[in-house]
Amino acid sequence: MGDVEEFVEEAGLYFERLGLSRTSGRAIGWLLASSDGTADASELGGRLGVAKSSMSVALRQLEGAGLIVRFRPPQERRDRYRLEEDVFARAFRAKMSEFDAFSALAQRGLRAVGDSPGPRRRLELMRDMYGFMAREFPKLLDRWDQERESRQSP
Amino acid sequence: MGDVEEFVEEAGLYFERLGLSRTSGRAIGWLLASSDGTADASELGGRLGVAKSSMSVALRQLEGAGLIVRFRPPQERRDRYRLEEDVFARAFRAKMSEFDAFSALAQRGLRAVGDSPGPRRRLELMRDMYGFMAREFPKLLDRWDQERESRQSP
DNA sequence: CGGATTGTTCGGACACTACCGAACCAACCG
DNA sequence: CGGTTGGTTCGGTAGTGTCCGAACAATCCG
Repeated sequence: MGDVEEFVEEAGLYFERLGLSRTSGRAIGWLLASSDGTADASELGGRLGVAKSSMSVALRQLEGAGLIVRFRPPQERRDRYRLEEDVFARAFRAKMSEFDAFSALAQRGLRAVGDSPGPRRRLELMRDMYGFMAREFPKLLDRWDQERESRQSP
Repeated sequence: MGDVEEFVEEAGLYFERLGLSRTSGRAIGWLLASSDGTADASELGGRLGVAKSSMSVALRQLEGAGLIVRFRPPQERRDRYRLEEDVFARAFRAKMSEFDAFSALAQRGLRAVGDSPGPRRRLELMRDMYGFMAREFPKLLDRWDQERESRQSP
């Protein structure tokens, strides 16, 4: 197994841990390492050794998650796929909705527990922690965007 | 179903999405909402309606993840469990190791792809993005710690 | 010592998900 | 048109993880 294949397999494992399917993860890995950053379904299926039905669902999953974009070059008959620009920052932004959700959960918890002080203290801490993150994390991503752009243009 | 029970169930769903088991998530929810923030296994098992064997593994899982601590009051015969201080920040810190792992994965990818410029650009971006996060996210958590402490002692 | 209580471990049942191959649509082309 | 190609959908299957009840080990108590 060549070095690139090894990287693809490992990327599959990593992304699987993030909630994607193994196949989706390997597809991302392959796109990352491919020379022009694009591929079509049969190409990917062949390289990764998965059925075309599986590729179909995996790619649609990735498209739905906003990690790849599907496009069709003029005159071509098959779709091609390429990674979204700065996929990873994008994945982070998606995960951020989680912060708000947790904060809201804590808020509902607060309504549920009435006014016993212990639970209130814990749930308020939870709510504020996730509120803090929901507020501050986007700023961090913005700073990364700046750093990225400033490096691309000099 | 009372409001608290509803909160517990919902918390179970949330934490399950983070990779914990459903039962573990519900246990956390129950501890969050409980009046003194502690419980023993049979208490939890009774409330949540799960077998004591399941409680045993769930609690050990949580203990291993550093989210709860097990202790035994003097003269008592059964263990009790309480949430770790600021569980959520703790969970975040644990997740941060992920950043380094991804950065390292990208680095290995770079070694694999040789010197074709396209893949190199993508993988360098990935490496640097996670590197940036691994560097900056701890600072964010530190700022949260400060904010938390400054509010506890005014 | 027994007997009882607490916690862990084990085997089996169950649900869930990813995957495959086959069947199925839709678009294009000779 | 009929045939070919690209893509989706569907039924069945294998693998994984969670849970339960039962058996087990360890500790305490009368």
